[in-house]
Amino acid sequence: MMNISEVETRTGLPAKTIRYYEDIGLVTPARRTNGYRDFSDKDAHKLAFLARARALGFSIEDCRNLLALWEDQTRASSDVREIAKHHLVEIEAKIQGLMAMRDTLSDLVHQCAGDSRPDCPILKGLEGSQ
Amino acid sequence: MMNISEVETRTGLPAKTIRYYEDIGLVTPARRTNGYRDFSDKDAHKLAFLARARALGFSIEDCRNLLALWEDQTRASSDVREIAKHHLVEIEAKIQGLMAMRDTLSDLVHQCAGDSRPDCPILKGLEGSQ
DNA sequence: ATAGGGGTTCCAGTCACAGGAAGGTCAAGA
DNA sequence: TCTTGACCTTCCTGTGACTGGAACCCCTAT
Repeated sequence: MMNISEVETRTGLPAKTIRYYEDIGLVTPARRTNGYRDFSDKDAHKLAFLARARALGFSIEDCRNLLALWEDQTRASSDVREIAKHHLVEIEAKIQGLMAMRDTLSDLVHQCAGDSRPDCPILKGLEGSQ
Repeated sequence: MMNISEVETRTGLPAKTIRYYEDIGLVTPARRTNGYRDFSDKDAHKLAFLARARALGFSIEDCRNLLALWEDQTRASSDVREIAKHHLVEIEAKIQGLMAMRDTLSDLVHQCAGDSRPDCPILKGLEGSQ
């Protein structure tokens, strides 16, 4: 049983985030008589799980579902895999979108002299005049 | 001079967004006596510029600055280029982060059988046990 | 007169927290 | 004993860039 700062150092999550996760019902640490939160090893373990899932870009709702599956010993791994695959598709789409932006922008930046003159292909590109 | 729905079709921006852009001072369309907004060609052109800049992922604040440079005939193209280059670096960083996520997640997904059994490498990965 | 398809403002909600104020708690040192 | 400082608590507000919705006004056609 440990207080919030210990969980901070164990999980790398800021105390603010840990309290927020309690707020939205992802963890429910015990309380001491003085009102302080008192985290069990299991709580800390859950939060570490959440930290890793968030680091992989899963939404809070995905995390909630993954956590439930993690705790459900009778889960089917296909349920986990479906969530992960769906997220993977979203990540891939984001990457594609960003790469398209990068390519367009990179072109414009390379076309621009970047000197003291006002003539600027970047602005022209944004203007839509080609 | 046109009303907001015309600008919607010209720029592809939803009316809500156009009103929001007025709220935050990016455009200041005239008003008719009945209170309706009355957009000039220049307003529409500005909004089209904003739509393209936003589509390239520039923040509203970047857009504000780009718009100011666009309107400033005495600008130096280096100022525009600096904003664009900085944004390019951020995009690249995002891409790298997402690709790292994708790689990790893709590994896990491929390791997972995705059947009715509870054993799941994805959950194990999130657990941190390798 | 009414119906519909415009337009307007304003307020709340989104997502996942972060910042900060105001105050209670605890252990150590003077 | 008093104080100091580190820790903890709750609650409220703000973030970015909108989106949804309510309540209401305006204009034209039937």
